[in-house]
Amino acid sequence: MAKELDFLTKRSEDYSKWYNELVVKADLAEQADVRGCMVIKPYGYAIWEKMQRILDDKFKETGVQNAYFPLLIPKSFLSREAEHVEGFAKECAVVTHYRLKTNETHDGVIVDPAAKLEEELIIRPTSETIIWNTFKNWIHSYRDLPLLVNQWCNVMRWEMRTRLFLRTSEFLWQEGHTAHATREEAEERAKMMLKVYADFAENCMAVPVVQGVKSETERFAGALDTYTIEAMMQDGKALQSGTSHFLGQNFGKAFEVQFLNRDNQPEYAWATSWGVSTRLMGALIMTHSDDNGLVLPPALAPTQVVIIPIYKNDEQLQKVDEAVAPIVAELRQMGISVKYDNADNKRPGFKFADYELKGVPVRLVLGARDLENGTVEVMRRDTLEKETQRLEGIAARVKDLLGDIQQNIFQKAKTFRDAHIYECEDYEEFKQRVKDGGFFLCHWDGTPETEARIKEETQATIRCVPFGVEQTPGTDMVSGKPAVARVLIARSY
RNA sequence: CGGGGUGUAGCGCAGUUGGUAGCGCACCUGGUUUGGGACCAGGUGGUCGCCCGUUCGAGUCGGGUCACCCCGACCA
Repeated sequence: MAKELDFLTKRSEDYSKWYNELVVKADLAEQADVRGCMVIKPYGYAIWEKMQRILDDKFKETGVQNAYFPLLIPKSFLSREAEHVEGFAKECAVVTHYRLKTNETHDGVIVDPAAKLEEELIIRPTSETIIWNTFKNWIHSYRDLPLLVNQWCNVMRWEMRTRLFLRTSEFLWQEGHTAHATREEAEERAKMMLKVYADFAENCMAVPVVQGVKSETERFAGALDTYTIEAMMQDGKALQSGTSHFLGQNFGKAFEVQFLNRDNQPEYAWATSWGVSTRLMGALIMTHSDDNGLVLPPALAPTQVVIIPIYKNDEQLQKVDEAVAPIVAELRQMGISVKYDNADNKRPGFKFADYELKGVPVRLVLGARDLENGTVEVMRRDTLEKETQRLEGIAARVKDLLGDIQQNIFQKAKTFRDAHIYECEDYEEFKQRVKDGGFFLCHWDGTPETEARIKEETQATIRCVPFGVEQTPGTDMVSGKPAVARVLIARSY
């Protein structure tokens, strides 16, 4: 008889607690013994690797190449662009010395005061400065443009409060940096990369996103425009899942990146930068998972199908092994990742629960009963539905089922999100309802004052001016002034 | 940096008026089990965050200190 055990806090009881427990128990990551830092465990990293591979291919299709730049940035670089330094100054880790020595009692080490750096080095919070300092040497002519580079790396931002995947002091990401000869081309690139992100979020992660442009106050430090994809989590809060910035000539001017155009005239290069981080893992988890654990889209699941044998003795196991082998081979041939878990140290019930916790999309169960009847039990993780099917032709049906699941979880997330997007004209009503989460489409007069007031009174922020929303003029619900467009307002992570 | 809280086994916790530390899970060994998180028996594992003090004696009382967590301000 199974004991009453709480493996996971109920999602509805305490969303934050549920999320944290899920990340740890599904074996994705854990808090490191270093302030605000995270250890990504093999299972979590396998998902991240899959994301990386898919994204990287998409970048390359648009002509981007990978490169790598230093972790340490001289302090002077960071201060070259005024807004940029202001935006990041409060959260920079600084390297001041380059040597340790044993202390006087010889039972520890201290920083050697003699090894103080003349100029401090900043651990990159983002790499615009060091990359544009390099671009200066690479760009001389319009023939050198566009320059399209990306780097996969870690960055560090000394955040006050951290949460696994959503906000950690150190995080893994990809940052693309491009230089262009014209404003139009740079703007087009920034929008193009946002589309790449949106496509990835919706078609691979099955996470529906709202695309849009940030308000002035929410812009990236040093950008002229910041484009964003915003996803809705199951508690109704928004998660900024990826951003693409049009940086104008700010960095070109700050780092004196000039090129000679066709008319032999010097011009400053136009810039973009764009990035997504391990925060995407948080979006993935918080969009699909349920009280039984993770739900992974087949496109990103490290194991897409798990097969579990039921047996009473070695003889029975051997028969199941024989029946399973051709199925595994066939599925692999179809490019489907399969795990046959015939380990004898865990009982079937444990395996069922464990693979559900880890979000494996499809489970096949085969026992003596099935061998007699030529059947197999198929369970899909998204709906938890079980069905006994004929063993014959099972591989093809599993492949279809994986496609179904990918579609279904996207639709489910989209239906949920769309049901929680509201148009709102009344500020008092807004104040009441925004507490319960959801996205609010409201007219905004475009002033930072109104924006600040909403934030102060409701903790909600303008997520973006959404694209693809039919815009009609109206009245700002806060100030009563005329407004040209509706903006997306929500509480966010 | 403001407000609140917690530090006892790998994790979650209990520990009474001060008397020399315990429970559940996990782990190890053996056996029985195996179609939804098995059971029985035995076992390993602790400078009670750290320092100072009170005391014959401190996980427990007092002072200090450090760390972490939650709520704000900041953020991908």
